[in-house]
Amino acid sequence: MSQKPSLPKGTRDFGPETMSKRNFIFENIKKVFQKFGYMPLETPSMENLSVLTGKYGDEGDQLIFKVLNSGDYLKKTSVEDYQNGSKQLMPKIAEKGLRYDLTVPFARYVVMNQHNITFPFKRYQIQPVWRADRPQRGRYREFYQCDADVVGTDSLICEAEIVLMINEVFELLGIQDYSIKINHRQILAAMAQLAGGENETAFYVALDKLDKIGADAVFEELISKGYAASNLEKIKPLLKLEGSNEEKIEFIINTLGHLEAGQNGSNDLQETFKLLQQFDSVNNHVDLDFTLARGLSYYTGAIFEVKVNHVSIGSVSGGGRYDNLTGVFGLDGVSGVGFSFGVDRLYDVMEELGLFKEKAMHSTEVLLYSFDQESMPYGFKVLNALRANGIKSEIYPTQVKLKKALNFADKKKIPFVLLLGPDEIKNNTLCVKDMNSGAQNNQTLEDFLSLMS
RNA sequence: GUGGUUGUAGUUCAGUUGGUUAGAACGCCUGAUUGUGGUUCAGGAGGUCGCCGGUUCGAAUCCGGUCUUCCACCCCA
Repeated sequence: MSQKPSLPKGTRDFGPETMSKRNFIFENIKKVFQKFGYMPLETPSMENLSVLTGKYGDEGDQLIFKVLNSGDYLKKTSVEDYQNGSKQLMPKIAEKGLRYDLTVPFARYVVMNQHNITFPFKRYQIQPVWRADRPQRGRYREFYQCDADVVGTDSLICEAEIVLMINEVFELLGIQDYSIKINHRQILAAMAQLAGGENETAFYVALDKLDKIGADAVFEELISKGYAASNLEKIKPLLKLEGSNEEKIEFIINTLGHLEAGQNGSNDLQETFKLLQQFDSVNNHVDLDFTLARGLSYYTGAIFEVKVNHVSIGSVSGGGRYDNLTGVFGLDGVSGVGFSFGVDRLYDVMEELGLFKEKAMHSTEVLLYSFDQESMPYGFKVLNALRANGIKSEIYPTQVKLKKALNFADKKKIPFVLLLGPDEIKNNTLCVKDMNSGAQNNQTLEDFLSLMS
């Protein structure tokens, strides 16, 4: 009985070609994280649901993949539980879930290891996360996040360094046209205050849609959430702000400076810009955007989002400062700031822009072919020598027609094929075929090694 | 979670108001005098038409369900 195999919705295989491109992205991100003093961390795929739930809001909780208890998972349930619906039944049949992001597991780790950690603690983490979302282009149910966070300091140097890291990663990946949108939660809070509404979250959510649905629709939504039209007029000029980052900050100070939150927010941003200047970072793609809100409710300070211009993909990176992430796990007063790259989206962006170079492929450089079984040992000797010199090489393992081996090399884009037979053994040479030009000649192993180096 | 959309050979797609044996291109395999790939030529293999059920003398085609794909909303990387 055979059946057609299939993949769960929203998951993907990554073939060799895709993987070498993905690894190119991973390696460069890792390189930059390490250069800035971040240390690697990995946490389990599964966390206890008590750790995960309540951290992402109601919507988020629903998107957590629950793991059914092992064994007889109905043992702890009763008929009443079943009749009361899934919400009541769920905690009795599942106590673990797949991780939804890397930040909450990190917070959990910090709390559990608080006595062994020296602060400020910088870690990076590159692992898959899972969301039971409905998949779309650039949205999957299993995807990787590349997080870097530093906790235990409120220094704005961290914010400035995040900008520097993003710049460096994008430089390495060859992405040139992008902008790092930056805003501050306190500025948003001051704006909400000025607009005079009760529901701050509704304010952020509506504001975040500005570039998508326009100012009028945003105001409409806010009015329906209980904001007074007359008050909204006061924040109108803030949404249409043009000019340099310095000019925008000036404007904020003038309009929101009388509010404590506005004061705090603009001070932070001003200080961050000053630091960037002191780092000699001038052309850093930073763009103040007071409409940037970001969904995650735990951000309290600066927030970032990176958008690559002129591509159809959403944001490829984002992050921000949170004052009390570990508070829910009983450790107060640990301020942190972090950000994350979305590899899957970066991949799509680079593919769309054609930024992957042939060089990124890690394929075989030399294929050895022997004309008969007796020539094989000679091939092994050559193979050893090539590998000892760090050249990626392989020998065609079975006795086939030359045609087939050349075809194989062609498909795998292997640039050189060594043809080995009685003649070559007798003269102690290699018949080297250049697959690009088709030319071939006889040379010694030493000559070939120096050609390849 | 709400609304819509898609599914036919390895891949991209045709397939008439329901009617015999479901097609094409590309790819794949074999061969064109035995140590020479990409081009050409000749031949060949490959499909329970996503899955389950219903209507019908008869279903790739119509209907229902289910899974999958993509899109919008919600939210998000």
